[in-house]
Amino acid sequence: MDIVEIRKSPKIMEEALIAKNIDFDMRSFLLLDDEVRELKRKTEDIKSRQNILSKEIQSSDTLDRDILIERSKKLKDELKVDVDLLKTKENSWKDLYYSLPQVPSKKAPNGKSDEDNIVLETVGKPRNFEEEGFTPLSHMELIRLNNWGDFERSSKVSGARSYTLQGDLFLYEQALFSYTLQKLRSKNFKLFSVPSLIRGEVFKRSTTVSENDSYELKDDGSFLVPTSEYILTNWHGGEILEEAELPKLYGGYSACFRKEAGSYGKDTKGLMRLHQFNKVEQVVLCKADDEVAEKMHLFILENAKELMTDLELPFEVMECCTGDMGKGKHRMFDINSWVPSENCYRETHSASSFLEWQARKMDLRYRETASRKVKFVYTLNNTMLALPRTFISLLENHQEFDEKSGYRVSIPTKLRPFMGGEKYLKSNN
RNA sequence: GGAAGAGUGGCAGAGCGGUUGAAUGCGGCGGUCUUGAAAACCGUUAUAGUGAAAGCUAUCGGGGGUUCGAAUCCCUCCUCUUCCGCCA
Repeated sequence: MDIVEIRKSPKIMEEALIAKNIDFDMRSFLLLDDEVRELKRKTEDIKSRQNILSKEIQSSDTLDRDILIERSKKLKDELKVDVDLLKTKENSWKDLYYSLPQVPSKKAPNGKSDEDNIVLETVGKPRNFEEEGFTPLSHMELIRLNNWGDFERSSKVSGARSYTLQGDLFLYEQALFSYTLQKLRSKNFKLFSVPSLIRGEVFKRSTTVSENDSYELKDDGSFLVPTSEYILTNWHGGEILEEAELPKLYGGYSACFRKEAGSYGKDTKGLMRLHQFNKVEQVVLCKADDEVAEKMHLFILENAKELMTDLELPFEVMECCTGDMGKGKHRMFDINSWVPSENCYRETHSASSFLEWQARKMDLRYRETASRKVKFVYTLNNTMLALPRTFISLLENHQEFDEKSGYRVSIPTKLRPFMGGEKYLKSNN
C-alpha cells in the first residue's frame, strides 16, 4: 500500500495487520512518518539556501566572497546535524514501512492458520488399492526396490535431506521437466534456466523464503537461490517497463536450496523435504489492474492443474486464508497432490498474487500508455513442477502389481514420448 | 588470481571544480508544409520527493569523503572491456 494511502486511511492497513496476525504499532509509525517529512522539508530548505549562496559566491568579488563563504560554511554544519538525524529516522522508517503486509483480497477467507484454508475443488480420484487387491508401497520402498536412489549413501556423502536420482528415475526427471517446459512454451512463456547464485542485496529484496531458511555464502554474501522466482521477479528490478510489454510470462528452471531450518523431525524421510531440489516456476509481471491480476492468477493456477491432469494425479486446490498466506500476498492458492502412503494430500504447488508488494521493494515499474504515468508492476508466481517432491505422488499413484512382474510404476501416457515410448519405468537393478 | 582501461539521459556521445539536469546527433512525441507520405523546418522529449501552485530538493554505475560549491578531485564497492594465468 502506498504511504500516501496509508496516511489517508490507516484503517485499511490496520485491518490487514489483524487479518494477517502481524504485530505493528501503527500510531508510532505515523508519528515517525510525520517527523521524517518535517525533517526532510527542513534539510531541503537549508540545501536550497546553500545553493543560492553558492551561486552568489561565484559572481561576487573577493570582499563579499569571504563573508558569503563563511555563511555557507555555517549552513553546512547546520545541515550535517539534520542530515544525520534524517538518515537514522529514515532508515527506521524504511524498516517499518517495508515490514507492512499486502492487504489481503476480500475474496480470501479469513482465518488464523492452515486449518482455516478452504478446499475449492478436488480433481481425480485416489485409487482404491484394496479393491485392486494389493498393498501399495511408499515411494521410498519403490525407490529402494528398483534401486532408483540410495538415501543411506547419499546422506553419508552429502548429509541429511539429500538424495540421488538413479537410472530411469533420473531420466524421468529430465522427461518431466522437458514436458513441463514445452507446455509453458506453448503458452507463450519465455523460458529461463537461471543461476543458482543470487546477490545478497537482491536476495534481501525478495521475501517468500526467509533468510534463515536460505544458504548464505561466506565469501561474498551471495545466497543460493531458494527458487528461480527470486531471479525472475527481480529480473527487471529498477527498470521502468512500457505497458505494451506487459504481461511478461516467465518460466524459470533452477535448482532450489533450502535449509529447512525449524522443520527438524518433520518429513525427514524420503523426497518430501530436501535441502536441494529442482523446480520449474511460473512468474508473471502484469499491469496494475486487479482484474488483470486475478485473471493471471487463475491462468497460472490453471496451467499447473493442467499439468497435474496430464500427469494423471489426483489433487485438490486449496485457497489459503489470510492468516496462512504470508505477509506480501494478496491471495494464494495451493495445489496438494494425493499421497497414498500417507492417505492425504500434500502441497506441491503454491500460486500467489502479490499485487505491487514485491515490485515496490525492487522498484519495478512500468509506464502507462495512455496517461504516461509510472506505476508499480503487479507480480504473481506459481510452481509449475517441483521435483523430486512430486515424484512421491508420481511413483505411489502409478504403481501396479501383479504376480508375474511384481511392483511396477507406469508412466502417464502423455509423458511416454519423452521416455522413449516406454510404458513403465525400468528397474535399475 | 595478476595487469590495464571504462561506466553520463531511450540510444550514441561531449563535458573533467561554479546558471551543466547536463552540448550535439539519432530516436520518440506534437506541429508547419503536403491529396497522403517522405524530406525540410519549428517546438517538445528523464525519474523521484515535497507543495494547492509557482517552485524547491535529489539523481551523470552504487556508497562514502574533500570543497562555500562535484558529472568533474579522493576512497571504496559493483559492472563491463582488453591482455596474461587457470579451467568445465
